[in-house]
Amino acid sequence: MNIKDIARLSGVGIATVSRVINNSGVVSDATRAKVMAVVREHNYIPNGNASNLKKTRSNTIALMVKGIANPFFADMIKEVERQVNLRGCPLLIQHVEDGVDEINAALQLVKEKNLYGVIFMGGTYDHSEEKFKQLPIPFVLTTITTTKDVDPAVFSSVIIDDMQESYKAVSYLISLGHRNICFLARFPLVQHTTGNRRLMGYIKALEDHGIEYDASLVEDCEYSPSSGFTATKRLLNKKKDITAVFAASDTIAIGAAKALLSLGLSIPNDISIIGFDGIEMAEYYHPSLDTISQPGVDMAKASVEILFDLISGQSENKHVVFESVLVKRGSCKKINKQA
Amino acid sequence: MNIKDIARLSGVGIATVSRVINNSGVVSDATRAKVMAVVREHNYIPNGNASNLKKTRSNTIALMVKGIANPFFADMIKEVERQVNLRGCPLLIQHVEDGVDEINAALQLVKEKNLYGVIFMGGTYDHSEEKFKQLPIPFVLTTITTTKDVDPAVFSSVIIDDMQESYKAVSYLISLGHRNICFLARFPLVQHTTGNRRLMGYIKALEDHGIEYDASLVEDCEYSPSSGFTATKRLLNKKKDITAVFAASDTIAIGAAKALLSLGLSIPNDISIIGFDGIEMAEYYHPSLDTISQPGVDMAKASVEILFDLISGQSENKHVVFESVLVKRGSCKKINKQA
DNA sequence: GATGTCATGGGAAACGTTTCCCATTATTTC
DNA sequence: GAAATAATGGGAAACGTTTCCCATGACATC
Repeated sequence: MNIKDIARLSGVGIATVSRVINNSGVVSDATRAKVMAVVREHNYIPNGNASNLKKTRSNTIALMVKGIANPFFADMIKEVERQVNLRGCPLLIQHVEDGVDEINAALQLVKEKNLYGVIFMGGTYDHSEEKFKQLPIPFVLTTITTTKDVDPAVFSSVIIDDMQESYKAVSYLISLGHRNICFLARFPLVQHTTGNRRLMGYIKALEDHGIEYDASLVEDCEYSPSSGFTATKRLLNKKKDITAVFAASDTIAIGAAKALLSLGLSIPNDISIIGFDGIEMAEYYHPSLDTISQPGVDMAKASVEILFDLISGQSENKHVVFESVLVKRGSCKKINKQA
Repeated sequence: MNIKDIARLSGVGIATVSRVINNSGVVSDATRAKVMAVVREHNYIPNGNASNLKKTRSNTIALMVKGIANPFFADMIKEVERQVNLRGCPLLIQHVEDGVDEINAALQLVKEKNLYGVIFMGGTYDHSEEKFKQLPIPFVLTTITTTKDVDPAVFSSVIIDDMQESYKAVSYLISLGHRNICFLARFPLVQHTTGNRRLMGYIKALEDHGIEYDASLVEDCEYSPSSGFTATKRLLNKKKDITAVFAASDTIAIGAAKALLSLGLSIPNDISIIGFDGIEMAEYYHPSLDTISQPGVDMAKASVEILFDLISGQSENKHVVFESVLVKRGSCKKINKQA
């Protein structure tokens, strides 16, 4: 059952069927109804490969995710898919392994599938401006930090202000009287990572409150509970007087909390802890963990909106910064003076 | 840059280039090398749409996931993608909303994209045998329970024995002296769901140990912490003498544990709890939660293997049952006699 | 009534592959 | 050395769309 059959059965030309299906060109209501009836009767679905071959652009949107295992991304992915499907396009979700060049991977897909647009999610990109310019189709970077010296006109992004949100978390801890605050995040060898930006916020908050920055309070750590756990253990071995932990993700915070609790420490009485992201698990941890909660679903939605605006040529590259919320659930407490 | 250009540049015919790229037909080593050199030099990537149009079958594999938010699936999805890519095929991940008919969705994709094969993951399928037979391409059901009266020759599956694993968990609790064991799972209105099978194992374990089944100890519950939390609250309101909780997923267990802990109960001193799946979070919960751990990654791998065997026609439909492991981390304890 | 305009619909050429079938050349066999 | 066979490579017809361009006919205008 192909477009030719439909044309024959509805007594019109092939071109007309195509126009009806794609809502393009002018077709009289009568003809449209006639064709649609046949289409529905035979449950006709156009062959996407043929269609995408002819059109120089397919309607497929690709989502390149780094760190798909982080539950924070799960809801975002769902929302991206929902929004993309809402616009009648299929979503190709591609998981990007650590160390894989995501732009090359996307370029491959572009040539192979004639992608319509790409959303990049998660990770840190230190690609050059030239590299970004190689991508011949619209794309949006979501929750991704980029090297500073890329011209903002070259890409779109949906992010939070990592430095400021981190500053917010650390300031909160300081306001509770903490001064020995450790920081757990991932620091790859490239510049301008999420981790680095949050570190900058951490340092700035300390400085603004007259606390000297102590590099030994900062520990490198993957965004997972197990990594948070071992990093915290390492930290506790070298520093004894920590009173608060700031983790760059809730997954890290959960691992860190486990390390503290299993040593018999009490949260928040002996030590305060705050995470980042706002995943459900953090709330249901015991104790519930404070966090900097990112509006992931809104960010996902905004990303798709920006992408389709770019595709339709309705707008230039855009950069949207979302605000996160400091959620207090009681895992942080005013410091115990006599401690 | 298309196949015609490559042919011209390498001084061979179009057909030869195609043969080289697809390793089909006979091409002399010299010709192959000549063509490959040009391909690499110009970084030529064949147009997938054209290729898939001509071949009646594309090389795309689709993964239809229900419940993508459950962290248990995250690693499985990653593994499926890895395995599929390893075989040179792209994976189209499609999230299936609750209430959507996944077979229809897959059928749509099959017509639209000429899929090569489909893997279904998660959820409960009560489709008729006829419905399954509509799918004209190989497919595998992973971690999915199906209605009993579908001929096993019609589909392939990779599962665990839900009833037996559930039996294992409940027997363990009984062996610790528990008799008032509640059970939290999702019970949709269809038969033969994962929840129902685990319920059967629960009931059987009770019966085999001379404990009467009490329906009021069973609570309906989504596979999420929040749902586990509220279900547990409901349960505690109507039953006061519960000594153990068996949750049909770790996400539920985490929510249940939170409910218990926030009431001031101690795990495992006052009440024991065991989950299902084996997600990382369960280990890093405090206390670490016992669970029936499924070999998710192995199951994902097996699913892809079976699918490609089916595609290559090397084998008939197959059903593989994996064994889960009872992981004891201390959230279950011998019952306190004087309690 | 002739001409012009507009709305509508059809024919046919692409899009970039794969693959069938045949032509050419090299190799073997008698 | 001729004929048969095998190895290799090329031409061209599909695959199912989209879209350009043109044909047709209805209607309005003068």
